[in-house]
Amino acid sequence: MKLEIYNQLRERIIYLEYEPGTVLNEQTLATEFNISRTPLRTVLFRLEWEHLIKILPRTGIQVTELELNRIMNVYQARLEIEDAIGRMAAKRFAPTHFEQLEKLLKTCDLLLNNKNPKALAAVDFTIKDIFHQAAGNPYLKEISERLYALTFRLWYFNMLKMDDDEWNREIISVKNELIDLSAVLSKKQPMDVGKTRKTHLLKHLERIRSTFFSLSDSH
Amino acid sequence: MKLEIYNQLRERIIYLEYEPGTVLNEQTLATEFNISRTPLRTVLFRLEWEHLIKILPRTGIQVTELELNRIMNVYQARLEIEDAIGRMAAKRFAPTHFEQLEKLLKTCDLLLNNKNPKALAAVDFTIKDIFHQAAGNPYLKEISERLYALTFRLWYFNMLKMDDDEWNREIISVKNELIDLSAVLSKKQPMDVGKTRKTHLLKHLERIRSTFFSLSDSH
DNA sequence: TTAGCTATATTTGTATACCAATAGGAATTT
DNA sequence: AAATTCCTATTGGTATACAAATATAGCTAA
Repeated sequence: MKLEIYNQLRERIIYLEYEPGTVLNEQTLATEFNISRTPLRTVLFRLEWEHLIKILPRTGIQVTELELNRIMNVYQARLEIEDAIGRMAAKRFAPTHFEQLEKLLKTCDLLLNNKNPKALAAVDFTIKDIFHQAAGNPYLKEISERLYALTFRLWYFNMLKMDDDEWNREIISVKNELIDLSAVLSKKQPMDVGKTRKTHLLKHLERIRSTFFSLSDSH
Repeated sequence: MKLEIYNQLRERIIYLEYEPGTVLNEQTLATEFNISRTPLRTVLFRLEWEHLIKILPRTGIQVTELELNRIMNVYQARLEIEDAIGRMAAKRFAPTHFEQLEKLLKTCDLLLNNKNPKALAAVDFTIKDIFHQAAGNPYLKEISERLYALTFRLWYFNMLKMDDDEWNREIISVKNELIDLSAVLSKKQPMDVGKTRKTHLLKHLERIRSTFFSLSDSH
């Protein structure tokens, strides 16, 4: 039950249902979820520990702002970790994993000309899950998921703003990632798999960063 | 204040003052620290998230066991992360950092024939801190510190058991690490720095693993 | 009008009392 | 003696009441 509330709050934050910087109130949240403040607070502490919120004494619960500097640091960390996971996953990649990647390609096709950010996010989650499972290290998995949540909001924000052309290009870049990964995985060259993941993450980052700056300029 | 209690409990765990597997009691701890169970529990939850304890409903607070499988996974993750931090630190390594490494070498010399596990641990902490500071990424630092705590206990356990010869060999291996790192850092080859850290961590791991097995055999 | 101060209302932080669940032991039966 | 069942003591989980601190708004005075 407490996990349920944690997941709900986490989703609201990463899907921008709470705008970054928003200040929430403990009692209000507790009332909404029909629990008392005590168990709610343990959930809040965990979210704070994961850098998704900040508990401001005698002020409220602030949803972490989207600060580019911080997010760049997170990306830098992610580049290393996704690289490592890629290399480890390569050594243990099984036929079922390839099948799952194939399915995701088809899902992408369904999303062409059919803007649906949550669905594309789900594809991205699944890619990560496949690699986590193949890599088989629970600690790296945990780290990867935590860092992912911190960069996800910016990508999601980006997707929400995309027009149809940009959306299709985004789909295609995810498809390309899937294709490149499948190709390099079948060659059983762990280093190349890590490199490929890194390269795609960098491209991803570059797309996001450019829109962030064009956004800042318009202010 | 709450942070103080967190640090104390954390230290007791990693310095094996609580034997792995021990079951503690909330109320007892709360009484000892002169606080109520509520703030204590927030501390306990944090320790649980960091995998240092496990809260067993209706049983107690169990200090995490030293399971070799889990620790190997942590080492695997650490190898990647320390490599990355090493590469990043290499690019920003400053003269003050070199000086700090020099000082540590002298500290090591004082520890020869003078067994003091906590002092050697402090040297190791400082090495990590220097690299964290040089690398300049707070997220990787946080991750590195968390993972370190999980492997530290085994090393510390090892040190406690060492005879004088083993102790001196341990000192020398730390000294060698410092020397190798200094040498490779001055050449400004980030990849080599990462590799050196990884190599030394692997040696470290090998020393620990062999004693772990000789320990298991004797049971 | 504005700067500064004060009083109050609001918020998080903590202690306490109560609840629910179950681990473990005692008692009973086979 | 062994197995099973039932009970109780202990534990973590939750709600609530209270405390402390401060943000804020309103008032006062220059």
